[in-house]
Amino acid sequence: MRDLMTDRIEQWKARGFDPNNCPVRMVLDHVAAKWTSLILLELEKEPQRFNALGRALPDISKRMLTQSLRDLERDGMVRRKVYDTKPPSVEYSLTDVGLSFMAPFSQLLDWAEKNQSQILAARSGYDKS
Amino acid sequence: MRDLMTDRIEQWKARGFDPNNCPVRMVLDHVAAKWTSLILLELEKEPQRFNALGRALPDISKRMLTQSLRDLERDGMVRRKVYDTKPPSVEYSLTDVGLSFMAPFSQLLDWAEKNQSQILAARSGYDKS
DNA sequence: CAGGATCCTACATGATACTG
DNA sequence: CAGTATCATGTAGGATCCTG
Repeated sequence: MRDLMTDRIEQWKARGFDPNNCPVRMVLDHVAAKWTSLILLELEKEPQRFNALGRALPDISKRMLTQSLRDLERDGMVRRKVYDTKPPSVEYSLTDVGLSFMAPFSQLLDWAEKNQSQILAARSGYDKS
Repeated sequence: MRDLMTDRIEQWKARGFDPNNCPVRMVLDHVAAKWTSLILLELEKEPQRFNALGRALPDISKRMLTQSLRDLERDGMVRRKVYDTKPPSVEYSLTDVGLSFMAPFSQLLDWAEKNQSQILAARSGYDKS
């Protein structure tokens, strides 16, 4: 793996790597953002409507829910379907791309859960000294 | 996988899930931060000294390089070794935890590279309408 | 060489109020 | 119900200068 990763970096640099305009970061930004990955997790359970999502993520504001959903929709990871009823109802669901993201993402979550105690230990050790 | 992920969320919520104090986010923050994951990638190639890292990541400021390295050291992902020479020399390397992180992380990078063209296409389609 | 200390700004997010 | 609009703020990150 070492060599593969090394090659990867060399390739990026060869193409004129710019961390502010990086195709990988454009993906990582979803992981980074405060709510997007949680929204994806919720939508993986089942397609849900706007306010249902809001209730599932109790601390999110409508503002951030809207914005996060727009970001995900823009990148083709979430599909927005409007039913022309009254009052309107809007259902959000994962696209195939969004669903395929869950595989590597859940690997990362696994790693996080497995290593969190060690990390917390290292952290408090560091903070004491 | 669906059920596993669903269970995971339910467990988090049962424990009183708080996105501002989330053990998983504490890990994701490294992915999120602008430089930490790039630093890990560089250190995976080989242990390196402070200024060597700075040259490998041309756009990083000394301030952020220092801070990112401290964060990673604090979490036990990077080891800092000071050689008492004159002028001083400091070598940074991955710990076992840091190295083990590269496996799930590189899966995420794979996904990002495989899907970036689709995502960019979705994005420009969205922006046009 | 490997940083520490300061100052500053931009942007991500939150709070609140309003609407078709 | 599903948003939009506006204002407020905390903080990540950059720029610059200094030091053992």
